[in-house]
Parts: sequence; structure tokens; C-alpha cells
Amino acid sequence: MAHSHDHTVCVEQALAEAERICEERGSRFTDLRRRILKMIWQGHKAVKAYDLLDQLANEGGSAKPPTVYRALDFLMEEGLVHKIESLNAYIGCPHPGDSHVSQFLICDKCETVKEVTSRTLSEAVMAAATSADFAIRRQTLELHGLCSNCRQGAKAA
Amino acid sequence: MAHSHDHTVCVEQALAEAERICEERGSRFTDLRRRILKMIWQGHKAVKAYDLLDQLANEGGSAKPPTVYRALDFLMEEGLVHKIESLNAYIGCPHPGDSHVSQFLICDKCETVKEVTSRTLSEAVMAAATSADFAIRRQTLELHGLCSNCRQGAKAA
DNA sequence: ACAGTGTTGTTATGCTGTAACATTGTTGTG
DNA sequence: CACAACAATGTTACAGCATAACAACACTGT
Repeated sequence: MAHSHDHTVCVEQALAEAERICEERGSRFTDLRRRILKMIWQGHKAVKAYDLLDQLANEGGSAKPPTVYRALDFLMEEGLVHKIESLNAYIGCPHPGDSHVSQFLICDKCETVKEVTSRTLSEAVMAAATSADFAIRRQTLELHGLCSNCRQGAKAA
Repeated sequence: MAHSHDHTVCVEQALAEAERICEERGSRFTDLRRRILKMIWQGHKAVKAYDLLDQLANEGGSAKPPTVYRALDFLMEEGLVHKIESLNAYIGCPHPGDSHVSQFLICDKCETVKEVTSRTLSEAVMAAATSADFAIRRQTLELHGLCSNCRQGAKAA
């Protein structure tokens, strides 16, 4: 199994961090936002908005798209969640609060999304922008391929 | 005006290159595909699929989505066009045929998309992947911000 | 209590993309 | 040339992604 670990710890931590950050900033970490953040943290895969919608529906309510998208907007503004543009899906940020630019390694086989922050890579991005006299405001850096575990599985097979 | 140039040259070149490449490969550069590639090259901005659809409709026919998306798929497979994931839009490749990975500088003001290929940046990407034991198959690298011209405009204003 | 603000509910709609099958066009072969 | 095989396009229908606009509710401070 990939990255065998007690995932409940990831979830707990993410929720606790979110709580702390919102507290600090005076933002309201409401029940809905908490539930949705928790759903996103069900695993280390990116989650689709309409899957969240379905889950909300299953929990009894009659949720509509804006409910989900508003929660996602909030979570993204607070830096608790990132959008993976190449998947139209959302993933929890493992280190919110730290100012950082995100780079993602997305396994096409097991779908695990790993957020990395390579200083070298960030510097290369800045250098490329600078040399074109371009002022970066936002960056999307998503690498698709096979993660370590799935590569080994492929070899073994 | 940004990058003042005779844009008809860009278009001619792109179409000629496309013709040549498809010839070489035995792919069919049909009239439809040619028309759509030409539309995409109307400027140095990324173009939306449904705008292409509208243009086709204006040209008389009754075009439907699959017509456009199939042409786009073809053009992307041949490396003549790239998709900008963060915009859900498509842009012509200025140097098809060369095997390359693409990195894009996207101006949020004038919407110009510039494709760059920084060796340093590519190497940094590979290094980041390698150090995570990750095998890249596809990369999305899109930098949003202000291009050189728009920055100067901002200062002047 | 009440005004003001922020959050959520609800309805409707727009944008993005594809599945599945019918029709037409192109190419190579006898 | 006729015809089979395949590629390209047309057509219908629908699935998936996202937002505008307004209504209702909840929380805050006075």
C-alpha cells in the first residue's frame, strides 16, 4: 500500500490547523466548511466538487452546487485547499499558513497527489519569469506521471 | 501596442508548418482542421472551444461541439496546439515538430500567452521529480501575471 | 430589540466536454 | 472501375463543471 500511514492523523491535523488559522484571522470555520474540508481530506487524492455534493446529499441534506463551490472558495482563499487545474479537482494543503507556492506530483495510476515545494524549482520559475520581464502573480505547476510506489509495482508486474 | 508585428506572418507560418508536419507524418490536415487552427492563431491569446464553435456557426454551417473538440484533439495530438488548463482554452504552438515541454507566461491584463522553453526550468522540474522518485509523463506549467508591456503601462498610468 | 453583516438555501442558467451512432469522404486493392 | 476498409465529419443527446441572483437564516455588537 502506498505511504502506509494512519490517515486519521492527517485529517485531525488538517482540521486542527484550519481551526487555528481561521481563529487567528477572524474567519469563520463553520460546520459546513469543516465538513467539506474533512471530505477533501478523506485521502491523498484530489476530490471533485460534485463528489462533495453527492456526499453532502447522502448525509441527508439537499445540497446544491453553490453550497459546495462557496465552501471551496472560502477554503482556497484561506489557503487550506488547492485546486488542481488539470483535474478540475481539489486537494487539502498539508501546510496551510506557511506562505508558499505549490507544485504538485500527480500519479496517473493511484491518483495520489503530493504537494512539494522545491526551492530550486521555485527559483527556476522566478528566473524564467524575470528573464522575460514577467511579473508572476499565480502559478500552476502540475506534474503528471507515476509515483514511486506505482513505478515499483509496474516493474514487479 | 504589445509586440507590434505583422501577425499575418505568424498565421501563415503556423499553417505552413502544420501542413508540412502532417504531410511528413501522413496525418490529414483537412479543411476543417486548417480553419480551426487558423482561428486559434487569430492572435496570441488562448481561444475557448465555444468561441471557435460560434465562429464556425457564423461562417454559415451548423457546427456542434464534437466538431470543434475533435479538431482540437487532433491538433493537440500533432503538437500544433496546446491546452491552457488554467483557462480552459487553447493556443497555437509556435514551434511544433520540435519535441519540447511547454511553459506558459499568461498575462492577466492583455491575455497574451507566451510559450517559453527554459532549459534551466525544465531541468529544475526534472530534478524535483527525480528527488521524489516520480516519473513525469506530462507537465502543466502556467504562470499568470503581468507581461512586460502591461507592467510598463501600469507604471506609466 | 434591532440593524448590519456574513452564511447558507434555492432556482435557474451558462460554460466545458463526451458518448454513441449516422453519414460522408478518402484510400488502397483486385 | 468497383468495392471494402477506414478516417473524418454530422447529429443527437447528455454528463460534468461552475456561477449569477435573490431569499432566508444566523451571528455580532449596540
